[in-house]
Amino acid sequence: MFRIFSIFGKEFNFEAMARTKEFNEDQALDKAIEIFWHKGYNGTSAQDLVTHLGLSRSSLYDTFGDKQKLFVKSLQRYQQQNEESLKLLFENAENIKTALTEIFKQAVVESLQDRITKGCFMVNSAVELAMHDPEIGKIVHDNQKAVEEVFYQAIKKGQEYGQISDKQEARSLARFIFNNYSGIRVLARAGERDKQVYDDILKSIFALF
Amino acid sequence: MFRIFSIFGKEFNFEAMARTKEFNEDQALDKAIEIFWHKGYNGTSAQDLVTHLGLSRSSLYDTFGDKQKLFVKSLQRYQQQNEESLKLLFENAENIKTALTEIFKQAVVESLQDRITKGCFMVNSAVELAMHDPEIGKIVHDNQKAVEEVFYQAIKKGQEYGQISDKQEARSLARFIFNNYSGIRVLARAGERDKQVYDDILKSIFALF
DNA sequence: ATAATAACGGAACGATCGTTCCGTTATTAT
DNA sequence: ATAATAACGGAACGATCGTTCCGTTATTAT
Repeated sequence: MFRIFSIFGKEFNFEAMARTKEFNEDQALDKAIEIFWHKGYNGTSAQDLVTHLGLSRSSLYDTFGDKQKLFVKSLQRYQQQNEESLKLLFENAENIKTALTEIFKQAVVESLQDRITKGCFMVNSAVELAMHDPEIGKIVHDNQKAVEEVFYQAIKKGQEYGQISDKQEARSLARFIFNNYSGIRVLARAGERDKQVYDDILKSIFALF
Repeated sequence: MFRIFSIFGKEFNFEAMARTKEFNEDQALDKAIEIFWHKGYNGTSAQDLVTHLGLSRSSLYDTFGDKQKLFVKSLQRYQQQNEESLKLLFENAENIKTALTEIFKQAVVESLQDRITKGCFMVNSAVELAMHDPEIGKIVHDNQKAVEEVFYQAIKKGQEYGQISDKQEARSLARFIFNNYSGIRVLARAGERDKQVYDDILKSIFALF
């Protein structure tokens, strides 16, 4: 980007500008999330990425390094977006128990309407890659801890406000909620389209609160 | 296999035998289950199969057709074995609630001791392939219904015997149990090794019974 | 011993994989 | 207008993929 010429003791700070990128990196990442989410890491080819992101192979590799690095960036972006929206949801909620049920109802709606059932990108990646790629394993594990913590703080607050029964420990409930959320995403990914199945699960979960 | 010669009106029924297989087909399938379970479908190469099953490429293709057919056979075998052992467990159980907790405790033990965390072959396949391969999608869905039914019958029996609270519908509880079982298998696949996490989940689940 | 043939070992196939390379294009400070 | 250079398009790379092919081997009824 910069070149410094030193001639006769005088320095010339010369900067040359080059062609600008014709695409937005974050938009490209969002498209990468879409296709990795749908097809998985091993199921997505370099050609799939070129076609779906709409950039050339060279631009793709110049910008993101390689397929694995692009995947990692995509998963990290997905993680941040999800954690953020989860936090926001609880922050703006008047009633924690209602907020919790809303999260699950929303997951059910998504599971039923998804034409191409994608489930959850994080769950899919955990199953496919967590144990084979340490870097992704760490993202998955960190996400688990982070989401558990969001649930935990919310539930603890709910118990203090008397919105959630305190017969169960908040930590235990948070982990339980996380577990059922994973389960539902697997069910969706497996193609379950019977609303009654999801509703039955939700009924049992919230009998505990 | 058979050739019938008809010479001068007289029939000769000639049968020739050939070399016998040097491997047991079911044992080969068990090895295929192992490697597909560990690495997934797309993560397992033909070379992996040749190496791990210990047969030549030609024997592999002569016997099982192709990679997809071998995978389907492996998954079906796994399904049958699991459904069978689940049924047996409930049949021999004196107390249904105890049997249910045993199933989960066993899953936790497996999750913690697995050196190479494999999770559940059915859950892994559901996430990786159910929506991309209709044949596998059907196996996954049929398994879900079958296992749910085993849980349902067991829980109903448990409620009749007064071993399980009947505040919750048996159908609802069966689906709930299935969901948590999936969730725990994902957690294991994600590499969770903290026993407390699993125990917290189990504690919440069985607070409902 | 012979004939028939499936099982076997392993080389070879075309297709596709992820990645690199290279000539061209677009951009901007000079 | 020129110089510098990153972005671009797309051909090309070696490696690996799943699968097929073929000559050899082992088996058994005859």
